[in-house]
This record gives sequence, structure tokens and C-alpha cells, in this order.
Amino acid sequence: MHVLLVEDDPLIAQGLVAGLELQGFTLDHMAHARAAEQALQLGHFDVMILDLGLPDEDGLQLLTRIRSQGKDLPVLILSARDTVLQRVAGLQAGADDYLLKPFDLRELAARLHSLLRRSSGRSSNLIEHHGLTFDPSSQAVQLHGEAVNLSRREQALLAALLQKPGHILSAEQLQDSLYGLGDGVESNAINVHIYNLRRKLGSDVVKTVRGLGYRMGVPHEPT
Amino acid sequence: MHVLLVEDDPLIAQGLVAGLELQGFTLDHMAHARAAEQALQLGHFDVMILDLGLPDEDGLQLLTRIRSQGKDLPVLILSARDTVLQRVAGLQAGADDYLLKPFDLRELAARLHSLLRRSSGRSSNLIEHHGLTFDPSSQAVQLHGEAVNLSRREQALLAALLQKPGHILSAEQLQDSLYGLGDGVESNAINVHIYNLRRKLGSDVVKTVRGLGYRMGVPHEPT
DNA sequence: CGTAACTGTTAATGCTGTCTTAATTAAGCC
DNA sequence: GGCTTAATTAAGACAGCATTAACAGTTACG
Repeated sequence: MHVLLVEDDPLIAQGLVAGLELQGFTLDHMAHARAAEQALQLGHFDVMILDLGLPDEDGLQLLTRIRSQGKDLPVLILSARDTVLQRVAGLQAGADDYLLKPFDLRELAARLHSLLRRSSGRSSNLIEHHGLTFDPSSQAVQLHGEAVNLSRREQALLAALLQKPGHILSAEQLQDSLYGLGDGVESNAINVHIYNLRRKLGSDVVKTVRGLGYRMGVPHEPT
Repeated sequence: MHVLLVEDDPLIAQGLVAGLELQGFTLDHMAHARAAEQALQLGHFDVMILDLGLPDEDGLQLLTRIRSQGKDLPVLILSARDTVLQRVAGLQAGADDYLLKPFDLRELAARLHSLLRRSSGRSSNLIEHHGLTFDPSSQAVQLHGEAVNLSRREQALLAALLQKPGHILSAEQLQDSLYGLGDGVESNAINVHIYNLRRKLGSDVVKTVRGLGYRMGVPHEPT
């Protein structure tokens, strides 16, 4: 799960990055509207957290411009402005949710999950795929009712693949989804994690599409 | 826009019906979980407003059951319960938004619009051609419903031809489309790839126009 | 505080499918 | 029939990936 965080207060940003990464999100943090807009052009994000009080531009203006470009990524506004009119203005500018500062990290996480669920067209928080279930909010994986112990990277990889079942994801896309845009790995780390996933969930969980990337497949049969 | 309102307090319900219908929504009002569930089976709704304090069942239970049936209509929870845990519980049960009583009608309307915009904004740009489908976003090819496994070059070739059905593309044009303008191949590679495409999709997928190039044709019949 | 277990990354090796090449056969055209 | 163009086939080169092992960093626990 790749989150673009647009927030100028370094303290809040730092807390959010740490807290949400613990919950399995991958964050890229920008402190200015300009930088955020560039980041959006550069890579793919699953959701944006937008602070309204930015130094170089009002968050609503940024949001409006993003929407006018046809981008439809879910946007959650984070703001201290609490009047009905301001909240309505936020939603009308194209936000999908509006959370007040100060906020509770658990609620923010739950709302992010809810937005992601909706944007990926699912009806429930639980992702189910041929006997394999993954709960993004609790980060628990089960295969045919049996709990499976996955490491952080393995979980992130599985989540990225499950988010778009049927789609082919290139190694680069997966890398962005696991590490964020800035610092990636310089080796076949993704490759190795895929291999480990297959050892735990069956060699067919992930299909290789030679030259293009990987795609979700069918896991182990029940024993 | 068709809204299913599930709310047992007749005063609030009446106000909502009147207020939202003024804003162009169409409302159906149910006061019990049972009735709401039946209404969902019977007809189509674009969004549901759900009060948690229902007489016959807790709203969260109803929501969970609806989600387990695979229904993915957007749900906005209306509740007086205001603790973080309760809001998180609501979102985890599959709600898309959570609004506190007492609420402002303008904000409710704005949030409904936000939900609807998101749920309707999903379109696919599938290319279809005589039973052959190609989805550029997932890079998946299907012939009469059956998935077909194409290699990278074969896909690129097919995509180039499908982009301009009816047009004749010279071997040189196809080469540019596969390899870029700079460095091409110096043999009949395109020719061989065409041959392999025909083996997988039927000898008539690609028509040869002698002296000029190739153009899209009709693939295999369904077996 | 130190050891053990686990996790993540890097790197080396070998395998496999794909791409290209080239040679041969078949088809269209004057 | 001779010439040109395309289809078919097979073989080698190559790139991409799986697999394995080693190492460093981190966490858990005595």
C-alpha cells in the first residue's frame, strides 16, 4: 500500500510515517504542494493524505488541480479547520474523506483501509483469493483456515499482488510498492521474496510472466 | 441517485427524506434491518445510509452480513456512538463513511456525492475484436473467454495491430512499434512473431497484404 | 549482555523460455 | 517459368528468472 503524505509539520509527518509503516503501509512524504504534484506524476500511489495548511499553496487548490487532471486516487484531507462549510468545501473539491486534527492513528488507519477497499472495488475489508485470505487492517494471512506467518516484505508483496488480481505487476512496480519511490534495492530482492512466498503458499500463488512481471495465481490445495 | 435510508427514528427519517429529495436524491426509507435487507435483494440502490441503533438488529451486524454476500454498494453509517473504537469498528465492518449525529444536512449531502462519485468512476478500456479481448492495463489477452499466454513481443505486436484495426501496417512500422525508432532487428523477426501469433490465435488473426504489410483479421472460432 | 533466531539484502550459479537468425519451402505476380 | 515475397521450421544466442548460500542487521529472550 503506497501512501503519499503531504504534510508540512515535520513532527506530525514523522509520527505518521512511523505509525503507518508499522501497520504495513509504505509512505512517501512531501512537505510542499509542488513536490507532491511532482511525486504524483512520477509514480503510482494508492491513496493521498493531504494537509490543508501547506506553505506554498492551499491544499484545496492542489486537490482541485489534481482532480481536473483526471486523477482519481482516493484523497483523505487532514485539517484543523472544523466548520461544516469547510468540510463540505473539502469534499466538493474532490476529497473522499475528511479527518480532523488532532486525530487518532487507529482511526486514520481504518479510514485509509476503507478508502483503499472502495477504490479497489472490494466489498469487504477481507481480501479473499482461492482460499487465501488477507486482512489488511490486522495484517493476518490465512490459507484454507490455517494461519500463515509472513514477514513484513512478504506481506507487502502479497498485498500489492492481491490489490490487483489478474494484473501483471513489474518488478519495478512491486519495488515502488514495497520501498517507496526514493530508496529502492539494487538487487533481486523482490525475486527472492517471491520465492519465499511460493515456499510458504505454494509454487503457483504467484505466476511469472516472463519479460513483464508477476501476477497473482492460485495457492496450495488444502491438505 | 437511489438512496436506501435505514433509520428507525421517524423524525430524523422524515427530515432526511425531505432534505435529500430537495437535492435531487431519490430515497427509500426502511425502519428495520429485516426490511432493509429485503429491499436490497429486490431493487438496485446506489448508496445506503445506515443508522446503527435499529430495533431488531444492530446495524453493524446487518452491514457485515450484507458485505459477506458480496454486495459492494457504498454505505454511510449514521450514529451517535462517538468513540474511536466504534468508528473503527464501523469502518472495519465495511462502511465507507461514518457521520456523527447530530449532523448537518449539507455535509451529509456532500459525503453522499463523494461516495457516489467514487463508486461510479470505474471504467475499463478493453479492446474487443471479434471475440478477442485485450486489456492494456492488465496486459491480459483472452480469446472467447479463454486466457491466452502471449510473450512480450507477441503482445506488443497484437497491441499495435489492434490499435488500428483495418489499417495496414508495414513490417517497418511494426518494427518501430516493437523496438523503438533507434535499433531494430535485421532479419525476419517480425515475420516469425506473426507466425507465432497465428499459431496461438488462429491463422486468420493477421492478414497479409502482399507487398505492403499486415493488418488485423478475424481470430479462431470458439471451440 | 550475549546468544540464538529471524529477516532482509546481496551475489553467484544454473536453468528455461524467448528472441533472433538463417535456411528452406510455399505462394503470389508478371 | 522466373522472380519476388511470405510462411515455415529449426538451432543457437541470449536474457530473465529460480534457486541457493552467505552475510549483515534486527529482534527475542535467557
